[in-house]
Amino acid sequence: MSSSSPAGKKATKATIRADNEKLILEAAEAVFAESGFRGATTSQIAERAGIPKANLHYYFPTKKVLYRQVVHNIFTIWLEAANSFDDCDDPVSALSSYISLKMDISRQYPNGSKVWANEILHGAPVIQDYLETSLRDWTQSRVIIINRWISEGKIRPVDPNYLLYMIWSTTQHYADFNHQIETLNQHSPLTDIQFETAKKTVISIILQGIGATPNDRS
Amino acid sequence: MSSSSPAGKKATKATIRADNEKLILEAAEAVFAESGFRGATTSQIAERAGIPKANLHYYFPTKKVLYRQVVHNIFTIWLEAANSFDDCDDPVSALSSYISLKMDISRQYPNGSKVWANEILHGAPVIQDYLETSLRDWTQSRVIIINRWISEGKIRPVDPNYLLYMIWSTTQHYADFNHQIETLNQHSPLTDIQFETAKKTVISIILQGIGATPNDRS
DNA sequence: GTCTATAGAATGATAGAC
DNA sequence: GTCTATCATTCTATAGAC
Repeated sequence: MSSSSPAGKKATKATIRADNEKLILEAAEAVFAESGFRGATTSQIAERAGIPKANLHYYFPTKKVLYRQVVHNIFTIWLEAANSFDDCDDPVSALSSYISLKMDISRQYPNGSKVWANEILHGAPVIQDYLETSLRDWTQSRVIIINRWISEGKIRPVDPNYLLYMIWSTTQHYADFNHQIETLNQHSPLTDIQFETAKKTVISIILQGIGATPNDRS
Repeated sequence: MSSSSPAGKKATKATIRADNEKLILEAAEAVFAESGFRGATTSQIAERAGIPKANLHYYFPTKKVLYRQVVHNIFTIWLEAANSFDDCDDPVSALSSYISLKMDISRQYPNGSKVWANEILHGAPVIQDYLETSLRDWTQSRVIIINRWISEGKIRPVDPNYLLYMIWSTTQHYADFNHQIETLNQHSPLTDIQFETAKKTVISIILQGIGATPNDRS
């Protein structure tokens, strides 16, 4: 029935489970993004996934377990993307690639970003532990890197935390507020060209704003 | 009972209504911010306002009417604040005061900003008309102003829309994501000094980022 | 204008046949 | 592993006495 397994492969119980879980998770991400945790109903999710509601509860015992899994998936994408920060020690390259990647993620996974935003907005009732461990560790290590750039004179002195918040908010805005952006753009999604312009605008303002323009370096 | 009327003034029906509506609206803003539209229950709102649930339905017939009123109040604050943009024709002054005011609003009315963010996140089911009229008009008129600054050589050429989105997202982040910011700040709200530093960081990066630093002007 | 009691509707979750 | 029928709960909203 489901076609997401390689053709010709036998539909074992394991593949059936994998396929259905994937269908449910994709549907859940969309519905949770649209309606929040409580606004989303398991009926909606099941209908969107194309399976009976009872089956949804067969694969994910409770709505909360399903939600946790959705948030976990998003968080993993965020953290892996953030590693682009480390690929080079030059602030221009590091920040350009990091911002660029964050913008791309906002475009590719808008629902993921929305579920995350919704979760933080409501006080992180489900993923508070993530904030206190993974996100905190990641942030602290990047603050050290940025402070080194400052002490080396590669960028002008700015508080690294507020610089990071600026990058996060600006890039995620294109996912979380894309409905507002579309409305202001004659009810059309940003074209590829418009999105590239937005990306360049964000990168150039931030890099120039911290005095990290390429021509600043000997 | 309620003490928000001037002492000594007779508790007429009108003042009772005004007092209770204010109590309910304040409670509703907090609860809607915390739980979203559907996550919020009228019981919670009534309990927080200190009145029986039935009375809430006496003043606001449905949960949706109450929600609309909350969003309307927030929207009014946003729009009035945005007028600071017009007070002077110099980009450094205009943008500095606009960003500064938006940061202050994020601090003073975090719940309002959260309800707004939640509403956009879910596709603006209630206030779509506001986006298409008031917000759109305001944005278009400011785009013209920014474009004039560019043609006058006061700032370097950047797309005004994406500059505005950057200002909105960066400033509202301090309201919408304040739970995350607090968690990363040793579970403490930003102190006044920290908040001033954040504000200065945001203003300086954006102004320098668009080439509008004061010393750039003859 | 206040408040108790409850109607009416929607939803999360499960039982049990297939 | 699938699906119908249904229970149990929760919530919005109202009726009606005070």
